[in-house]
Formats: sequence, structure tokens, C-alpha cells
Amino acid sequence: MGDLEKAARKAQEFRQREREILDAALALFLEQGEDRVTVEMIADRVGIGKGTIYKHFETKNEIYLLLMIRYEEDLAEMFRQITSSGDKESLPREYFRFRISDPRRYQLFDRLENKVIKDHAVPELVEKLHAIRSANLDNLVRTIEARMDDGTLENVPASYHIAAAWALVHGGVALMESPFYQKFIDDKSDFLDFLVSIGIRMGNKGQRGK
Amino acid sequence: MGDLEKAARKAQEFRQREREILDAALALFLEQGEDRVTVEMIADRVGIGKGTIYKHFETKNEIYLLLMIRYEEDLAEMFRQITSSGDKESLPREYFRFRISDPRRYQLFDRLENKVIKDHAVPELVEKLHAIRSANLDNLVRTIEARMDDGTLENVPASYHIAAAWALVHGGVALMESPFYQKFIDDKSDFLDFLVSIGIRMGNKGQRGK
Amino acid sequence: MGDLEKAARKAQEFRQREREILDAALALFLEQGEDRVTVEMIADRVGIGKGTIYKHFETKNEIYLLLMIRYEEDLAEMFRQITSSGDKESLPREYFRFRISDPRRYQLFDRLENKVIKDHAVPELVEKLHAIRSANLDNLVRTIEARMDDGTLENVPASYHIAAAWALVHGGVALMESPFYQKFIDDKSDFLDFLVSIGIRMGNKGQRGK
Amino acid sequence: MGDLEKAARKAQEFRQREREILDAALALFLEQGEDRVTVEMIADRVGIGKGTIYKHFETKNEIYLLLMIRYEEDLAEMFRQITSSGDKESLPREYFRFRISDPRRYQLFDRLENKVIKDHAVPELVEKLHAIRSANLDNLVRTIEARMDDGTLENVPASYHIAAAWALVHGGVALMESPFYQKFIDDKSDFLDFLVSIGIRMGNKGQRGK
DNA sequence: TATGAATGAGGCTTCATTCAT
DNA sequence: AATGAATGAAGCCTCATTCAT
Repeated sequence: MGDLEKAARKAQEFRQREREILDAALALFLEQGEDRVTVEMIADRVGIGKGTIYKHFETKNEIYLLLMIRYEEDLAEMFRQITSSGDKESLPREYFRFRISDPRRYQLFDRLENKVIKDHAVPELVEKLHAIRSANLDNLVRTIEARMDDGTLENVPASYHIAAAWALVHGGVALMESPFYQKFIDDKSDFLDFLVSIGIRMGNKGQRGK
Repeated sequence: MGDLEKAARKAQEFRQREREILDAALALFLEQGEDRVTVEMIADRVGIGKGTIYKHFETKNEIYLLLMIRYEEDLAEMFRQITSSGDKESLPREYFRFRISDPRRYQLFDRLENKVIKDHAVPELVEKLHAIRSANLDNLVRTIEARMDDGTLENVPASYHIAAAWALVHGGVALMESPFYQKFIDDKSDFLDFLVSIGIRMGNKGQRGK
Repeated sequence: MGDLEKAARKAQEFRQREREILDAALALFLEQGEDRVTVEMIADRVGIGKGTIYKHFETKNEIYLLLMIRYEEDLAEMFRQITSSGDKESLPREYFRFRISDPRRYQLFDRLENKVIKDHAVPELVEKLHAIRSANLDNLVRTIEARMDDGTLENVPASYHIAAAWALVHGGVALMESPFYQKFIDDKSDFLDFLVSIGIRMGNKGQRGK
Repeated sequence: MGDLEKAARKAQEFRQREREILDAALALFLEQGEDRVTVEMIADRVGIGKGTIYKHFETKNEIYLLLMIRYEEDLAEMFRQITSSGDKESLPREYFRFRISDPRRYQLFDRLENKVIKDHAVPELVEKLHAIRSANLDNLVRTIEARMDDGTLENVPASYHIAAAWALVHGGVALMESPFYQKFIDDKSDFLDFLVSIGIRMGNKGQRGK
């Protein structure tokens, strides 16, 4: 095996370890809440030393950000696949399906983003995160605009439709994850149908003011 | 002045101080974020010693809870007033108006509740909080049920209507407070109109499946 | 005892503890070198908890500076006493005597000052330190200027005389503290006499160019 | 090319690399201060791996020492050249000129020597350093003694003259490098003239007691 | 020989809570 | 009741050194 090959393998392993760390961190954050998880706990779960984590990430905040960026990049990847498959119509639906698919993570990231921004931590990465998200939303915007041209959707800025859907999803997730409201709703799946039906007709034309 | 009177005054002063502490704590939490606020900072703002705070509250978590309970009790009080004024119809509207009226606080409490529950802290108070909230929601439920009898609202469990509205409000607040989405929406007040219009027709009859 | 008295005593005790911490820190720095001394070691020597140190000082760097400021203030105090005793003539001699009197400390502070400045740490205190030192040197300058008017000293800016003496003292201290040069000089006290004689005639008039 | 030649070339390359490492280390120490420079930074600047450094030096302290030894050996080399050129008279002047020529380095090494000695690190190398320095100083001693025989210099042990000059240089350097004293002296080059004039007449005969 | 990933002891600092006065 | 000094567990991060490849 040549030296070049070796180096490539090493680099690969390094990236693999990075992924392991991020996976472990994410799992722990979800299980115990980010505040309760120390860098040492992450290291222990991966089975490496504390210091090793700092070969991969400068600070704990960077781990937060990288996790969020990875999430947003997964979304971008999904968008790319859908776009190349020609089924642009399904973009918004898939977008929100993705977001809801793992509500705990969704909430975690929301919390983390707020915290990181409040701390003015790692601003370059925050910017990067927002750039990716912006690009993703741009895709959505274009799809929505096409639908407004169809006349299906009420003719307001496309961002309104997206934001409103985002809000409903965000609120729905918070609701379903809240210990209190879980008791308040008897039949969760039935309620979710109700919520989805609201979401679907939310921006439809001819509804307003009715 | 008799001893009894004196004791009564003292007790009153004690309760007054408790209120001051809670007010200071709330103000600081909103200004700086709960993680950045130490018990000492609260004491300093009230102008008392740190130890005194622990004469009133057992732990910092208790302060969190008491703040939330006070909020929920304010809601209960509002409900009582509206009910006694006979204008039961306006209950839901006022409920959500109240929640939105101070979005920062609304989010703070949401965060705190999740944290406190995750920590299994002060469970008696959590229960109390939930009990008050349940009573409040019961009031709403009754009003909503009346409207469904009218035929105005779609005939699903009343909790669905409430929860859906809660979700939309919750999501809307998160949206408007998020640094990222603030940039995404150009004309905030116009968007809010849009969101409100959705909220209003959300559970109206005859919409579903359209 | 009144409450006021009590408070005063407490304040006094607090300041006393501060002094204890500084004394312990200084002793340890001199014994082991500042890099080897941890905050915990200082606390242990005083017989208090680590956290207590941070009630008195914000950072380890602040301890460094406070130590230096105290030293410079002791000098100022000495100056005040000499001035009030009317014997202004002896100011320079006493100044340098003081500096040499504890060479280890003198060197420690020199090292600390350089380090703290390189780290841009606690700039307000650095400024304060320099302000006090400036005031002290101003006193010296005035005395020196008087001597130049006498015609005893060569007529150059007074700061030259002071700085030259400072340099000789600084170098002499470094020499006497250096393990290597200690071996190089056989009879230390004889050499010191030699050095002092140089210092004394250093700035005398009519020497230059000879 | 024979195996022997190859081995020789390898050995030479190895020594060359050692020099590169030391150069990089010195440059970094001067730029950033020794405490801020990690072994990794040195390796990066040379463009090699961190581990390689440990093939050349056992510890970071050894790097310190080797740097100082190299400096002292450069001095020895200079001495050898001057001696062979027959101009022994200029030895002391050149010695001090050399020391002052790079004041930052001079101070760095002083700091390092003190640190290393305090840590009892690599005693063999410390000894070696001191041996070379002793030899260098012996050369100086002999020159000085010749001058005392001339009657130019006051008749004290030669080491006194050397040590006194060393002290003045050391102090002068500290002065000129100190942020504080830099402000204290207005016209630096004028002051340096003053200091040099002191140095020149410092040990001259017939001055003492004046 | 060269590498650089991995290590983990060790340092600084924070802050909720306690307790003697 | 009120105080605030004292505590120490706990967290984040650094970096010289090791060692398997």
C-alpha cells in the first residue's frame, strides 16, 4: 500500500472519528439534555480520551454548531435529490416531514441555536449554518412561488407560507413533546391529523377573512 | 400597636419581599438569559443578601417554578374576571392575547419548564403548576365546546382547537424571536396579520379536506 | 456591640484575609516560582477553600498585580515618610536600598510585570501600577534635579540618572541571584562594594569622556 | 554513491533539521513568548510532524538549553576568531556588543535559564552551558587582567569588572525593553550614550571614592 | 525515520448552597 | 430574620509527551 493510500485512509479514519464524536454527542444531548452532558461524557461514550475531542473541535460550542450544520446539510442533500428526481412539488412536504421526523432533535437544535447566538459563540459557524439554511429556504421559496402562480396558494410573499408552516410545525412539536400537553391530548395521532389538515389548507386561496 | 398587628405586618412585608425577589429574578432572566443569572445577582438587584433569598426559596429551581406558577395564576385571575363579567366568549381570545403579549417571557417559561421537568426538580410545584394550568384550560374547553354546539367550530375534541391554537402561537413566537427568521421575514407586522388570519379560521367548520 | 461596629469588624477581617492570601501567594511564588503555584496551593496555605480566593480576586493575574501594587505603594509610603522627615536628600538612596533589600521579590515582580503586560491582562490594574510608580519616580526626579542645580550631578535629564541607577541595580540583582554568576564571583560582599562605588560616582559631574 | 556516503549525508541532513527546529523555536519564542509556543507550533513552522521533534530532543526543556548553548558557542567562536586575529584588546567590547545586539534574545535566554534551573531540568546540559560560558569568561578575565597590569583599570579581581559590565548591560536591556521605562525615557538613543559613557569609565582607575 | 492521533494530568474559574454570626 | 463569607464539586480547556503505524 502506497504512502498516499495510507494517508488517505488515515484522513478517512479521522473523519470517521469526528462523526463518531458528533453521533455520541447528539445521542447524549438527546438523552440527558445538553447542560448535563460534559465533554468527558462524550469522550467516554466514544471510548476515547477527553483531549482527543479537542483535536477535532475547538470548543463544546463548536460541537453544537457542527451538529446543527450537519442537520441542515442533510436537508440540503435531500433537496438536491428531490430536485434531481424532478418532483419539485414535494419539496415543502418533505421539508417539514424531515423536520418533524425527529422532534427531540429538532427541539434540541432550536435550543442550541438560541443559546449559541446569545453567547455570541463561534460566529463564523453560525453564519455558515444560516447560509446553508438560507439556501435551503430559497429552494422552498421557488417552489411556493410556482404554486402561487398556479393560483392554489394565496398570493402573499412566499416566505409567509413557509414561515407559517414552520411555526405550526414548531408549535406542534413543542406540544407533543411537552409532558403537560401530552396529558391534555387524549388521542395523539387523531390530533396530529387535525393539525396536519390545518397545515394543508393553511395558505390556500380564498380562505382569508371567511 | 399590638403584637398581633406587628406580626401581621411582618408577614406582609415578608410576602412583599418574596414578590420583589421574583420580580428581580424575572427581569434578570429576561435581560440576560437564565443561565447567566446567579442567585447573587438577584439578591443584589433586590438589595438584599444572598442568604435571604434562601429564607424564601429552597433552591433556584423553586424560583423558576414560582415564577411560572405566578404567571399561570395571573391567567386564572384574568379568567375569573372575564367569567364574572359574563363575556365568556372572549376567553380564548384573551388567553392567547395574554400569552403573546410578552413573547420573551413566554419563551423563558417554556424553556424553564422543560429544564425543570428534565431535572425532576421540585415535583410538588410542577404538579401545582400543572394543576392550575389544567383548571385554566378547563375553562377554555367549556367555552370552545359551547361554540362547537353553535356549529361555528368543527366538531372535534375541544382540546384539539386549543392545542392547535397554542401550537400556532408558540411557533409564531419562536419565529419572531429567532434572529434567523427575523431576517427571513421582511414585513413582520404584515406577516403577523397573515398568521392571525390563519389562526382565526383555523378550526372553522367546513374547512377540512378542502 | 452595635451593628455598625460589627460590620466594621467584618470588613476589617475581610481585608485581613485578603492580606493573608496575598502574603501566602507571595511566599509561594518566591519559594516555587509563579508557574508552579496553583490557586489551590495558595488556598491550602491560607487554610481556606479555593473558591474563597475568588471572592477576593477575580483572576490569578489580579493577584499578581495586587502584589506589585502593594509593593509600589509601600515605596510610596516610604517616600512620604522621608519627605515629611525633611531628609529629602536620602530619597534616591533609600529608593534603591528598598529595591535591593529583597532581590528575589524584585525579580519576581519584574517577571510578573512582563508576563502580565504580554498577556494584556487586567489593564486597569497595570495602569494603576504604573501611575503609582510614576508618582514615585516624580519624587525622585525632583530630588535629582535639585542635586543637579547644586552642580554635583552631571546635567542631563534627571530620568537618565534614575534609569541608569535602576539599570545597575536591576543588573546587579540578576547577577547575584544567578546560580552561574554566583560561582563566578568569589567574594560577594566585596564585589557589591565595588558595584556600589560605581553606582555612587556614576552620574557625577566631570567624569564623562575621561 | 556508497552506503557510507549515504549515511553521512543522512547524518548531515539530520543535523540540518535540528538546526531548523531550533531556529523555528527561537523565532517563535521571540515573537510570542515561550509560554505561548507549543511544540506543535514549532513543528508546524518547520513543516514537520510533532513526533519528529522528539526524535531530536527529549523534552521541550532540552530545546531551551540547546538554544542557549548554541548562543554561548557562537560567542566562543567569536572569541576564537578575535584571538586568532591578534586583536585581543577588543574582546570585552565585542563580547558586550554581541550580548546587546539582540536584546530580546538576551532576555529570553535569561528567563529560560532561570526557569530551567528552577525546574532542575536536564542538569547535564545546564552544566555544559555553564562550562562553555566559563571558558568564554576565562578569556575575558585574561584580557582584563592584562589591562589592569597596564594600570588602566582599577586593580580588583577581573571578574568584578566583567560582572559589573554584565550587570549594567543586563539592566540596560531590561530598561529599554520595559514598556513602562520606555515611556519614562524620552530620548532613548541619547540615554544610551549616557549609559555607555558610564560603562566605559566604570572600572577606570582613580575614580573610586571621588 | 517520520508521523500525528491520542492521552490525561492539571490548571483556572463558576456558582448554588450552607452556616456562623 | 438577615447576612455574606466560605465552600468544593464540577466544568472547560491546554499541551507535553507517547506510541502504533
